[in-house]
Amino acid sequence: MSGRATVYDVARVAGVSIKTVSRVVNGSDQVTDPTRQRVLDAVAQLAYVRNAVAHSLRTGSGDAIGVVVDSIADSFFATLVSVIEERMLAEGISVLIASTGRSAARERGQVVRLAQQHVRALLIAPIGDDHSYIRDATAGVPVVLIDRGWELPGYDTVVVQDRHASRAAVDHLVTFGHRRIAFIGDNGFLSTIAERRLGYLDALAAAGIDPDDLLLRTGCGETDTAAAATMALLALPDPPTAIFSSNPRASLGVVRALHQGRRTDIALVSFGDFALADSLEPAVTIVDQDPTPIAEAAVDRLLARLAGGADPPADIVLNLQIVPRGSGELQPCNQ
Amino acid sequence: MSGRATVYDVARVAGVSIKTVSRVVNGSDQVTDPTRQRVLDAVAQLAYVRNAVAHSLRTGSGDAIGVVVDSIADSFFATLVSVIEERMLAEGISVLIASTGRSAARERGQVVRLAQQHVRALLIAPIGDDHSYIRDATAGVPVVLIDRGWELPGYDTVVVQDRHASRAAVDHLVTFGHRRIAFIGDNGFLSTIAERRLGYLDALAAAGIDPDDLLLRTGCGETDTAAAATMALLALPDPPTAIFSSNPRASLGVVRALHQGRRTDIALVSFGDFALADSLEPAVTIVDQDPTPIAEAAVDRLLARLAGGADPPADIVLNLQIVPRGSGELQPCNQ
DNA sequence: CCGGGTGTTGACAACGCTGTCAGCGCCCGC
DNA sequence: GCGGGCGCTGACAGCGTTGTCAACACCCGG
Repeated sequence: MSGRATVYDVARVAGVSIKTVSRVVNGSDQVTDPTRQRVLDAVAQLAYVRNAVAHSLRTGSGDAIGVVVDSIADSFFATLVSVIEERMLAEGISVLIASTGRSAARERGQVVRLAQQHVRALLIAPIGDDHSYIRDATAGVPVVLIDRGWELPGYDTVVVQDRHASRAAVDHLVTFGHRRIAFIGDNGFLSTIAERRLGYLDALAAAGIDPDDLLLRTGCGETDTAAAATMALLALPDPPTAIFSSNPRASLGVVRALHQGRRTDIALVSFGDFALADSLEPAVTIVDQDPTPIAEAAVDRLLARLAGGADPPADIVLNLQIVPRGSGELQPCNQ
Repeated sequence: MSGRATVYDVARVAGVSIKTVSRVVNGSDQVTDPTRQRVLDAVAQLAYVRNAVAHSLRTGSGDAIGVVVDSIADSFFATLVSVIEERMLAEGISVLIASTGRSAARERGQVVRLAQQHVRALLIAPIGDDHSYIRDATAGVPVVLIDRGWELPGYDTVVVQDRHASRAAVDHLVTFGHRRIAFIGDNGFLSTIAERRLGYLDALAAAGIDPDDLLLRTGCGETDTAAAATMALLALPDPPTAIFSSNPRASLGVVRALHQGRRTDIALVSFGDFALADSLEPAVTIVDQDPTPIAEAAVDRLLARLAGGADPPADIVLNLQIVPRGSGELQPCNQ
């Protein structure tokens, strides 16, 4: 029985017009109590629920927002989406998810698709370096950019201090006496990672350390590639005494390699927390890129926009703290 | 300028009727090439995209499915949703997510909400023990139940062998000489966990071991509570030599407690894999409840239903394998 | 007793799209 | 030359909802 009851059915049963039904279900007070009761009885009897599609068409605004992220399987984005969903539920708004798989082309397709669905708003963690298409595709739908894409003017953004926090992380390692510090991360395709690499280089420069290309491993942002890169680092004639891993997925690989190679004497700071980071021996020192405040800030902006706020777009920059747990406070090991 | 171009705009620019625009946009071959080209030019010029809401209203079928899970932040469900989203993208169908927070009441609200949105289908990992409301709420929308809810007749379900695999896991520990084996998990509210506890008891009975209530810890399905329960177990006068943890979130807590208490001599088998489980020392033996095949099977059923398949509902039961990695193969420690 | 205000209700159109069906021109065969 | 058929196109209705506006009953004061 996919034939759901409509306002017409309810109106017929209640002996009123469809408009009165509409008024009752929308809580208008322009209805007398007896009439209202008759309608409510009919609604209950027919198990009427409003057709959200027709509602959207008529009112012009959907009841869902779209969230575009790299991958929902990534625990950072999973938590991000979870917080967003939780907040939107309180507003009665649904969440459509769309993953980019870190492909700029796919991201674009997803944004266009979501725009077609008439989402009320979009939260996008963009990929690549050209997000100008967003303007055309979204045509007036509020958009909040997360984590990246701050170069696109006119949109609210929520970002973290990638460069600054990375520099602090590497400074931290320098403080404990390290001078051969490796960088592990993706290639510069993602602006966040590029920023983190700059922060790494900033810290080296400030400490008077010449960057060593052998210690700068790019193209290894995933667990497996990061593990391989770590093993390659350990096999160097002059291996690093510390590693700065620029994202948590990579850190999982670094940890795996260090533990399997029994080289937990090597210092490690991870940009971003991960499960069990605090249970390992030694526990892993992190730059705490907590997705929750990022999501909260993004939702705050979004709700303000949905409420019609016309204040100029804001670039929200969140501070990140280093959480010392042990692995980042190891002294350089004897070699 | 939230005013998107409509078929009327395109028709006016192209000098044709709206119906012809519709035909071109929908790839009908009932249009001559010159006409089609004029329309396509107009489409490009106006950046026309079809209004999916109006399309849904007219055709009666939405272009999204709903997925209802405990929490998207849970990595099991995150991966599940990720696989589903990936598969649905290929079909051009969007995914609406809704979390239950393990509340039966909230689950119900979410299902009703999604039904209102006219989703094409629903994938639900249900909570609690009464899912009969689903029948009324969904009114003919195809539903596939994941992981739980197999007691509800008339729906496709995808479940794993909770009881059987749990028994095998505990058998595994028995094989290595353990007789004091603890169970850690939620209370019996979730049927999956209840099944796993039964499997645990099955194995004990088969080995002629009297269950010890002190070793059966329920109400500790989350990381923190599981860690506390583990510490309590370790403090017993006659502590267990092995632990069977009935879900991966709990396992994270068990691992944390064992590592922080330096009691990694205690054997452990986890129902469900988790990040770094294979990198710990010792690596954690698991019952491999991989979300990917579960999601694949569920999507297969769903697509079959969407394609109109009217075959009777199927209960798909997936086999689970034990993956020995070390922690489950430890011998009982001397105490 | 009547005019106007108030409060409740209903008829109708429109949101943007597609299905139905009719119209129109053209070609072909008789 | 003409009727029938075919191929292309367009007018119109309707999906289920809500906004607009009009209608109607009722009450009150003059």
